[in-house]
Amino acid sequence: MADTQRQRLEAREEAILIAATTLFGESGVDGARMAEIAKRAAVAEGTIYLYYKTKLDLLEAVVDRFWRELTAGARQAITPSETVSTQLRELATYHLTSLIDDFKIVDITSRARQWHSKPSRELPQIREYVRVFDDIIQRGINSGELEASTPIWQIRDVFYGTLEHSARTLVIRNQPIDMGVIDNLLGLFDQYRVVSLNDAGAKDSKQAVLQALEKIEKQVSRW
Amino acid sequence: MADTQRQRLEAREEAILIAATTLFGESGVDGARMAEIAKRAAVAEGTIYLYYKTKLDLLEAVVDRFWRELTAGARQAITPSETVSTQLRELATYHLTSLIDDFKIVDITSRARQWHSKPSRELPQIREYVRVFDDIIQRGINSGELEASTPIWQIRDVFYGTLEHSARTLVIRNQPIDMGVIDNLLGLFDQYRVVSLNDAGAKDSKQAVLQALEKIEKQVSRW
DNA sequence: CATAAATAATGAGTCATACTCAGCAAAACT
DNA sequence: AGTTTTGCTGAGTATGACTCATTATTTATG
Repeated sequence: MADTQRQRLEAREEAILIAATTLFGESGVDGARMAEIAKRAAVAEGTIYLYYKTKLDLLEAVVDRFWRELTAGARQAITPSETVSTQLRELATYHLTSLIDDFKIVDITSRARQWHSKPSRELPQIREYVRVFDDIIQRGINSGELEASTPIWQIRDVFYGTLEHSARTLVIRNQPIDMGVIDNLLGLFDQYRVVSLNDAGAKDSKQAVLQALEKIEKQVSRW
Repeated sequence: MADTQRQRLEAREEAILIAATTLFGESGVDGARMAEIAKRAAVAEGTIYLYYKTKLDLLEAVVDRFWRELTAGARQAITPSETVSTQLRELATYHLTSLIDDFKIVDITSRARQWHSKPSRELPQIREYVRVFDDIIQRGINSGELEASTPIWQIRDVFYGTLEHSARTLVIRNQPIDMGVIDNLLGLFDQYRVVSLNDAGAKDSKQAVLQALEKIEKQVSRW
């Protein structure tokens, strides 16, 4: 049966990928021996090379898979009906948690970028992942919730850059996820928000003050 | 003369380091051959190993040197008499420019972190570099210019994380330094500023009240 | 200043390991 | 059943980091 055969091939490829992922995580890229990966995947060493041209190719596949799964997870972590602000919080929480959990793989990602002696390209799957963020922001801009004056890529670099650095800090200190990081980051993002205080009620300051106070009161009463 | 001999040794060590830096930059860590480094430093291959135990050791020295020089440059780029805000801008500009110029070495830094199979430690020189930022922020807090409620390390991760990601984006796109990145980042940092009703610009006290309320609201909604 | 001792440099050789390929096994056709 | 096509194997090769016996240079000593 052609189907069974194909499945067997895919299962083998998958086994190699999983073995590689584990071992790269355990021993690092340099520490991981191809022979050991083969052993764990229950194939001969030469077989790996039928599926992946080089060790770096294998690494790239591992990294690619990781980010693909992360993308799927991120999309799932977001509640479609929620506000832009909440969605951002969901994404940030998911992202930071994932980075901390799988920091080894994240760290190894940079390695896959350095193909040959090229300066540095972005991996296709990472570009895909980043789109999750872009979509939320775009929705915010379209709905008038967010201002559009700052280029999206700059906002995105703040978002992912901060979370990545924070994850490293937390991992190094052996600390668990810290929601303060996310609160702080989203607090900064308020700057991108179109605030009703400044436009709609700008003519009537008293009204604006009252609205602001009401908002505060609501927030406080929740706690 | 003992002095001359010592200088000769140091010159040799320096030559090796420079050759390694260049070649790592050109060909990447894996692409760089120890034999080639030796040739460029005009020493025998074995000589390198008298100064550096392994290739990774050499890499670490290269990275260390890079960040040490960056630290010196950063300290020089900052005008002591300037305001906190201006100093931050100076540092951000210097940092972003340097990252773009020497992106190869920056990228390679992650490699030096992965010693053995340890999760990830921070290199001593990077910790030193980061202090430049911390000092500015601390000064701001002490003088009452900045609020002290957010942990410094979180602010720091926003700063360096954003700049690093932005640098990568710019390098990938082959674009020169973009001041918009810095304007945007520093704009966000306004959030950490203590806004006083007694400020000089408080001609319009209503506006000041609104700003204060807005700030309170943000703080509250954050926690 | 000659000579011994100590220190530094060399590069041919060793060894680990990513990768190859000739031969074998299994599956798919006829 | 035989033939072709496709997939797998692991001993063998090539490469490049690292070693170490030998040689060169510097320093110490009478």
